[in-house]
Amino acid sequence: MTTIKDIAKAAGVSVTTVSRALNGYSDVSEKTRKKIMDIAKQLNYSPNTLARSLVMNKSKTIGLLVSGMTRSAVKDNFTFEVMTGVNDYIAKTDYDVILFNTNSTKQREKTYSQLCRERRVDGVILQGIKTDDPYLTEVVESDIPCVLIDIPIQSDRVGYVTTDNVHGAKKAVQHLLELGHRHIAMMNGHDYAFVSKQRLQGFYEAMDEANVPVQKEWIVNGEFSEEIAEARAYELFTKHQHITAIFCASDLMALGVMKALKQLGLRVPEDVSIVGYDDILLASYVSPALTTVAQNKFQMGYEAASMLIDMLEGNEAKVVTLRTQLVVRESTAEVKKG
Amino acid sequence: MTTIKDIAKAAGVSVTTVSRALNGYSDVSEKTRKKIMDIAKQLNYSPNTLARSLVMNKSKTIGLLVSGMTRSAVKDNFTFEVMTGVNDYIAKTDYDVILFNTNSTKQREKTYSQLCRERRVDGVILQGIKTDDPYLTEVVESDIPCVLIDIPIQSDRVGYVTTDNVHGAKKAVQHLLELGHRHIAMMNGHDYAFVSKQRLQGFYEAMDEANVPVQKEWIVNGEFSEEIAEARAYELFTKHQHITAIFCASDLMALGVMKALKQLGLRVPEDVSIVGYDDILLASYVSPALTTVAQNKFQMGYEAASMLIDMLEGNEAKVVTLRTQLVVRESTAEVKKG
DNA sequence: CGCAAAATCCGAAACGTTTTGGAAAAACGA
DNA sequence: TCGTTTTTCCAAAACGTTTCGGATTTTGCG
Repeated sequence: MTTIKDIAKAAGVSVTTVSRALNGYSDVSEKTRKKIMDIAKQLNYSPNTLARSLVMNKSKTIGLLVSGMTRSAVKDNFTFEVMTGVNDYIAKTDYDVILFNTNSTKQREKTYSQLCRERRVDGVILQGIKTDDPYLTEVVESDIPCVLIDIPIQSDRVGYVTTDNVHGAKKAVQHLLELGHRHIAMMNGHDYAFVSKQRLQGFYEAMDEANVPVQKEWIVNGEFSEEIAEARAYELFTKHQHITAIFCASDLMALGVMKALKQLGLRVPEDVSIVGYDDILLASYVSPALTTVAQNKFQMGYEAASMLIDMLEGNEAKVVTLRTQLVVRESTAEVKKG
Repeated sequence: MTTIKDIAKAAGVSVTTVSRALNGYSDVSEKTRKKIMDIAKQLNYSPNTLARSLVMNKSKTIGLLVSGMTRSAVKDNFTFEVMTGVNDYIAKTDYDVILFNTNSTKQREKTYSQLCRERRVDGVILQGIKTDDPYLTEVVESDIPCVLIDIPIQSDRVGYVTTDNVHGAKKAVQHLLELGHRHIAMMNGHDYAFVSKQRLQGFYEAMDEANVPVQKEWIVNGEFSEEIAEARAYELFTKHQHITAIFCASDLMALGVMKALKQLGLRVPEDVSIVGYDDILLASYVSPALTTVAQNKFQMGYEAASMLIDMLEGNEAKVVTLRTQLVVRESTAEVKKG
């Protein structure tokens, strides 16, 4: 592997000059620059980023810390879409991304910030970790610039991008209310997700504004899991037969709920209306197609990457909130009279 | 950021001793080792992998070069699944993965092997690049250990993992033949994919063994794209009304074909049977559910990572071929009499 | 031509590790 | 006690860059 020294030797100049020539500094004559360039090309030279990073004290890599890269998560390719967004932005810069996954054996031994510090990443994007994750605070409190996805923590070194969850949820519930539903349940995620709290709040706001009382026992947690949501829904709908509609905090859980309803012999949307959240790919393919609140996952990743790079260039940490959109499909209908 | 020197100073020993203590060498007394460990913990020390990599001449990172991380590829999360497999295996090792994506602006300027050499990755996994990609040969001819996915090139430094494409395709077509179909078309990918050639061969083998003549004009290329496949299928089925079944080299193209058929007023499977390839998530959710040849994408990634790490430990490059499985759903039926 | 200014170049230190070859200290056996 | 072995430690070089401060050469101008 050819180094800067080899080039220097071949060109009859010092390594300093080679370095400065290759990096486009002004104090090297056009003639020697050309000679150095030619030799570099001829010797098939590639700079050693490790050495460069070591002395420059910046690695030009960002860490991408995701939790959703599991075998079971292919249905809910939320993670993949934000990764694509991140990747898309980063591809336009001179950074590269290094992938860390939580829920690995490695992560049991090393904390997130250890991983980041060891690899000397310049910044990190966090997605999909719970708000009660002990390691979350650690990385946030470290001096590594980071941007969080769907976790509202901010300082001069940490920003976040999220969507207008309360408004999104509100729109979903208002849609149900407009269809005449008054007995509305909610399948929420879990208490350790910011978005769950927000969506719950949206639920309440919509109900309150419509003067419809909220039945607390109709609000259950599905842990963002299709299976758990199915089980919880099964209990819920056997116990409370008045429910005519349910708002789910994720499409995946909505799918679980649909399965439960089918088992119970209840039809969607004739007997009960369902609206989900996320607009995952499957939402438009299941039957009946799922009415849901769409959020642009790709853009979330893209914005996160953009913000992080901005921060690395010296700009301030921000918070960006993306709009959501209610997309009405076939899983919601007017409430039956009676 | 605390370094090994800081620890040495604090412990009153040399950096050599600190290094050896931290790395578990035998020639340091238990007493000083303990002292060093304690100080390291107390100072919140993280080793600088960059410096280590530089001197050790290995970075403990592998490059993951994928092409399918595009916004439009969410439907066909092939890429994501193999990434998950790769990640799953790597998580158990002390390697990390750095993500390169082709079809970026960066890649226009730098070749794959340049990217790899600059970052000093120890090995690389390639997925989704075409066989005529000029950069493919470059990385294969470089001395970087690599494993290819679905590209049959082998040397002492490069292995690959693939599936039994000809057998898989054969099973698919035999399934159609057993249902009585004799007028079978094929929607292939493109000429620059190894799998296309293999699946075409499987198609021929099945037809030949059944003594059913192959109509060459019934074999068209859909470029692995849903839209293009739809257009090609539209032409095909308007021109040749005898066709009663079609084998598609990917599920995504099968979806396109289904759309074309719907436009033409042809029912699946009553009028024409379809079998796809891949078993993407959507396959079981579309209506009618798609009969297809399933390949374990997760395992492909897992095996690729496993092989690469093996190679980095000194073992030989291999080739592993995974089994496929025909999963019969609703899109195939017995041919109509008449 | 001579001198100041501008343009080019270079030596050496630094980044944080690992490793080699050997030195010092401790333990041991007689 | 002394010599020998074993244990424990260390100084220095090396990895491939960048950069500081200064040295050398060229150019410009009167």
